[in-house]
Amino acid sequence: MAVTIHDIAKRANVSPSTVSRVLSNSDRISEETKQRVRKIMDELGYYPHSVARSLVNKSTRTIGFFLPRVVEQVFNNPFMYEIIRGISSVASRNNYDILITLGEGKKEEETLRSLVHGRKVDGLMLIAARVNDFAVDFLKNQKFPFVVVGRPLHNENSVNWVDNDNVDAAYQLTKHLIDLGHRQIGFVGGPLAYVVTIDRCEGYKKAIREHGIAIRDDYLLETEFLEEGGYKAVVQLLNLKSPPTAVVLTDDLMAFGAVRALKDRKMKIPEDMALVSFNNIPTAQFASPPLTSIDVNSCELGKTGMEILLKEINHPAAATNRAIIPFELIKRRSSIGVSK
Amino acid sequence: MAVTIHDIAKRANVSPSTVSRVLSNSDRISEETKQRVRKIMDELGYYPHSVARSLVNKSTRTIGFFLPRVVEQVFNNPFMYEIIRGISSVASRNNYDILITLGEGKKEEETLRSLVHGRKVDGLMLIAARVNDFAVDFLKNQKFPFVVVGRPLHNENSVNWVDNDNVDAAYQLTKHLIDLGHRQIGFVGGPLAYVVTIDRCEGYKKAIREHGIAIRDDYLLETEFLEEGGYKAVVQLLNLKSPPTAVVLTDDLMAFGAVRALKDRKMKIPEDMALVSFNNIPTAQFASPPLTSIDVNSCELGKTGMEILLKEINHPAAATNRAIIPFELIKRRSSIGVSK
DNA sequence: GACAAAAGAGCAAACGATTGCACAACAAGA
DNA sequence: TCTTGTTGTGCAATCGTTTGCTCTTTTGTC
Repeated sequence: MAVTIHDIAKRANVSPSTVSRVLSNSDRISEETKQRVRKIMDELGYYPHSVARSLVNKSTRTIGFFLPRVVEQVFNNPFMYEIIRGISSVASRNNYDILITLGEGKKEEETLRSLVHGRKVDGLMLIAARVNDFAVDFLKNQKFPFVVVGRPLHNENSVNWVDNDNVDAAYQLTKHLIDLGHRQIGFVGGPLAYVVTIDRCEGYKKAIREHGIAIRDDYLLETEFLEEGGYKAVVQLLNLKSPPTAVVLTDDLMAFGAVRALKDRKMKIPEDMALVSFNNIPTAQFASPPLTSIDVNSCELGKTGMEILLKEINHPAAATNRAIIPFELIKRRSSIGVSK
Repeated sequence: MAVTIHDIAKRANVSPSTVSRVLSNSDRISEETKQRVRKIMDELGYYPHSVARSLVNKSTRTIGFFLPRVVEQVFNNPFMYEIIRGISSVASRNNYDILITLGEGKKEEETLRSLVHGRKVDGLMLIAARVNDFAVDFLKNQKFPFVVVGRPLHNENSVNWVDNDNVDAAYQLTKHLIDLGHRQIGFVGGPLAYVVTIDRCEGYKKAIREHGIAIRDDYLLETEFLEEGGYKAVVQLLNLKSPPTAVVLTDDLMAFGAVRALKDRKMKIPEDMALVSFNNIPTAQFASPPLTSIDVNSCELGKTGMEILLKEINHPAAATNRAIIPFELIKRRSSIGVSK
């Protein structure tokens, strides 16, 4: 049996309340008593029981990281892990723990309910906004503190969120291709159910339009955030009468698939087709050719998201927060070729 | 204020104890009462307060995933994330949550203490055994339920663990190279502080010896589990008077570095140097050339580890458990060339 | 019709902390 | 000597459940 505040109290000939006050370093306790009590705590190896503490404080000092199954299937690992790292560093600095919930099995609603009503966490972090996002609506309704990593489509002003400027990122990426002389540029996006796909498509179109190029529907493809998705999409593009000379893909894993599709046909990158993509996963630079990619700064997304969430938890009165994390366009050989 | 068991009791004209027993579906409550109480629960949107529950049950239904900073720096993301997924699926199936602690900042001991003595988790999962592993010793001492993903060097029989047979895996990988005709084979391992490095080196040596080849110390390198580490190691090997014709690397990321080093010198893989490695991360198959790698089945490592841990938590009396997860040698072009 | 057994429900004490309020001891001012 | 104020500590309620035990009511048996 672990040692409790009562054991300490008995040994020190004080009441439990005094021990508790020593713990919180209350100035109503004399220095002398504090010393004595602390010494006994050390001797007995006392450590406060966090559950008991949570019960009375109504705070678990834990935040939840929620990733519904549908979302998890769609976003690739390295990206996710980086976000977790970012969250973790801020959480740890503020003495919060992280409860991870990858939505295996059970329904999204049931899982959310157990987290929110079961009071296991003080706040929740959502990954990736969907067009009609149940989790966002639910949490907003419950007035439970949360933050979204991604721009919520319908609640942009009433929900805390952090994201890149995906429209601009896609714009820059596309413009990069245009600047290189490309006029026939394809766009291969992830599922349209995700706001991020919509935003990036938007940016792509903007760049195309601004440079007086016509938007071709057969150049716009929707697929999975997976290698296979990129492969299939590029095959489809290559089968067109006049295939694009460059393609914007919304994830590096998709770009890997694109590379494979082109290599299978003995086509050269970027000579026969230039490729640019998003996320700059660790292996993007080691691909052959190395991939031009947007570094979304996922670690920073996690960090900032966590900071916003903590602010929300500790000052619920304050206004809604949001943040835009700068991205970086990393130019590599998949678009600019060996000339570097 | 959330609705409690008392609110339900009052509305249903029963005592809180009855409500609690309805919750646990006790057979001491009549079917009629159960119906009535359940209906009211629904109406009021009652959900049990998990903290209060934990306090009396002395169980949080949460397991901790502990990754000290030193370990985290050493193992690469995709691998880690897969393990988490494995854990998560088993945890969720058994109604457990996962508390992640990436050892940012604070000292390892302090973090462990707060987890163990603060009773935030019912059990702990450790990633990667080190040669002198503080966490293992500490938890063993505290008699706290835990499992290690990796083989503990000194406590193989008194600690729960799950791992691949890394000796055999390295043996097979090396033998694969020998079978292809290589006689000069290098070994580039991660830090020797990790048991996994030691085991893999062991397997490598065994294969070399068994085939009557002499072990050359200048072919044995220790480096980081990083791309850069692989790069430097291969450069060092190439500078030898008679460089190896094939290299075993203990991680795919290192192999990516090796590939880059060889390409920088316009050398061909596998003709000038064959490469094989470990972990089969998602992008290994898309490298150029695709990497021959040992698939360690990280998801299964996590799953089995979690199962062992749950067994330990629920039947502490039972014997120490361990499990060996089968690996798979995935042969790709980095060793066998285009002939396939 | 009496009595034992079974069934259904409630009381109250945990679990391990925190905290508002009361109280004792002592010093100082009137 | 009697207030009044200060300082240090303790009492007891509280957080929301669970559960051993007790008590009442009903049912069944002879």
